[in-house]
Amino acid sequence: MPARVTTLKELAASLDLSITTVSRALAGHEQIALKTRERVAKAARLAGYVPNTAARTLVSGRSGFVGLVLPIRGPNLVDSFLGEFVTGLGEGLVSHGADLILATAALDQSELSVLRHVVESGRADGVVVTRIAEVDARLTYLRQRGFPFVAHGRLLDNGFAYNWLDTDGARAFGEAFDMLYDLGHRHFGLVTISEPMTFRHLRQDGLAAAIGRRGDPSVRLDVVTAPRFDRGARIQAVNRMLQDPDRPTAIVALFDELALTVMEEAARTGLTVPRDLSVIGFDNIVASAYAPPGLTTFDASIRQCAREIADMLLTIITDKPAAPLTRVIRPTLVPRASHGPVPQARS
Amino acid sequence: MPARVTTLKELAASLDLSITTVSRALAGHEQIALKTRERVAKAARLAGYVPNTAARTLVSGRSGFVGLVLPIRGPNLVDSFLGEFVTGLGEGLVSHGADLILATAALDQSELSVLRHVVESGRADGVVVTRIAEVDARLTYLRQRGFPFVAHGRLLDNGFAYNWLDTDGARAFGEAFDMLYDLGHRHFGLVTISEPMTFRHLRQDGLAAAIGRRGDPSVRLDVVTAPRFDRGARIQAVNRMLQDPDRPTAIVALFDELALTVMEEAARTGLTVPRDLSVIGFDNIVASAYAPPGLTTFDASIRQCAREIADMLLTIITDKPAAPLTRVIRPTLVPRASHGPVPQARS
DNA sequence: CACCTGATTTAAAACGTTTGCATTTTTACC
DNA sequence: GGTAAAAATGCAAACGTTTTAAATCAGGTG
Repeated sequence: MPARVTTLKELAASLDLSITTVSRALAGHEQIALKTRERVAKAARLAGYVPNTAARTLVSGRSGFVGLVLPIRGPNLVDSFLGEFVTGLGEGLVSHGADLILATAALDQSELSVLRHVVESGRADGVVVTRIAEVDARLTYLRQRGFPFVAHGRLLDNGFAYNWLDTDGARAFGEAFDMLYDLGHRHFGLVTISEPMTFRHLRQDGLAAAIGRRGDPSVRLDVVTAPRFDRGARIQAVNRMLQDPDRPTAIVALFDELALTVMEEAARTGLTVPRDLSVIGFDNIVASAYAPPGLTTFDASIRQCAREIADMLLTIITDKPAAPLTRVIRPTLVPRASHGPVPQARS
Repeated sequence: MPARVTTLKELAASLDLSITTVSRALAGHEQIALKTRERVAKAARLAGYVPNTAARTLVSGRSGFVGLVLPIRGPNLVDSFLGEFVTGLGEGLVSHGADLILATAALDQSELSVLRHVVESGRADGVVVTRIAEVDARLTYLRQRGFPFVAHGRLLDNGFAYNWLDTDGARAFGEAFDMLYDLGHRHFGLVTISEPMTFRHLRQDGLAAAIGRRGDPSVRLDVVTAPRFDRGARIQAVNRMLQDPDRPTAIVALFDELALTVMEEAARTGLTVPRDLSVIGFDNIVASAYAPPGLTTFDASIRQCAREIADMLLTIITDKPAAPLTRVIRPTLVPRASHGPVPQARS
């Protein structure tokens, strides 16, 4: 077992062929005699030859890597989708022989600066950008740079053409409303966030559109807002809604973490879900299955999204399609036990 | 804004200096005049110069990457620690200016073959290997290859010197026993797995050692085993233990997933935790906080472990210490509501 | 037997850095 | 003003590939 890495030069020498021929033989070029190709392939296998990535990248301009920037948000805050997302990306990439680079943005670094570094150092052939904000400097940079990328999520500005994949939150929230309406609910609550993320609009608009479609003037919607990562403020906001004597009978939360807070606070203040209150979330995080009585939610299929994003990105890198690629994933309802018929009139 | 990447040659030309000087100036060599260094630094900043990774790697032999192999285990199975682990690694690496490469092993690929590819293509300066089995071909390969690595977990064979970091499962299981013993429990159950992972021995041995230390012959321990990823078999094994009329009053599970199954099955069969049965897990996965009544467990501090692993690995890469680095992390008890005093004699 | 054609193979340049060694420039001293 | 030493800069090779353009070879033809 050689402790050294076999190089093309050594392999060529051992075969009494030129580097050129060996390189071409391994690449499977037709112009190299078939028996030479076979001879080279066998020798390469025996020697355990693996081409040097740096050298290959340098000359070909292709690294075979796709980049993802991982922001560190705080000492105890881990992106709850990261595992699934990364797994999906890996899955999508491996079938094309590509690998993932995870570049970390420390607390004091902007995600954009790390992204620039990844792009400009030539480490990656394309990048994936997640959690798109309403206006997002990363996309502006990538587009003007002409660098291949796929966004997971959308901008607010539709005039800006780019490649994206997104879950159809609008549709899901519409479905949630319809389901709850059919269960007799008329007074709805929406718990949302204050950060300028596009998905909050899409989902809220989806809810509003569904309400509009019913044309029932008795339907009411209360909205309460909290900062995304501030647990204290979130609890406070939720309680503002729950403590109201005229509180909604059904609460839709922008995503599961918020819905779980609603359920916890409801339990803490003596409300029984779903008897007194229906709650619906979005994302289907693992905890949602365990939190009593089991949160009804929509599965965002993060892993599948990531897999498709990887496919899209590799298509963009190799085929350079003229028109941007876009794709909408339909979330599926995961009915559990946190929703039910509207409670009868309260005393 | 240039769509092209600035190269050292261009930068040198614009400064009317040689490539050599510019390279050295940016590297901060003392031999370059201070004012030249400053002039170059400024121009580089202005031009947005970022050195090409491939070229640098090729000549220096250092890629600035650390590798991790991500195995795809199944369409719906995601490594529950992946997010935390990767975040910790990123955190540890970023402070040294290194980045992470995630190489995916498809279902039909061995993790070892992917690992070899990463190592031999020169993509990484070192690798992290997780979930060490009792006997692990990956470590054998890496050692004979002389490639820098840190293992998260241990081998059964202690004669084999290598760099590792592990959580002190033995200690935690000892603590769990002591706590339960002091609550009056004398009949214990251990739910463990059949896969040849070293940690199952360490934890079980820790439990046995604590039992031995008490020297109380009335203490009994039942052990039940299930395959790790087979949910059906797991449920069956747990029920074998729970249905026994002479069942344990306290069950310790090798890790949280198993403990959650115990709690679910207990609830399903009419047992109330912790009144009728105490349950303790290990890992502190997110769901453990939500699963009623709240699982008492040990926090394995995956993120912190990963951060330290990154530090260890970078130390190994740069300093090449003669003796292997090893580190034991002490897990901390997370007391929740799934443990309590031994139930009074049953009818 | 010289020549042409098509099939194989090869030499050499290029990718963008780092670095050993040589060269040029500056400084200090007489 | 000349010289030696010190300081600063530059030349060129090297890293391991891919690729362009050219060279060689074998086989058939006239």
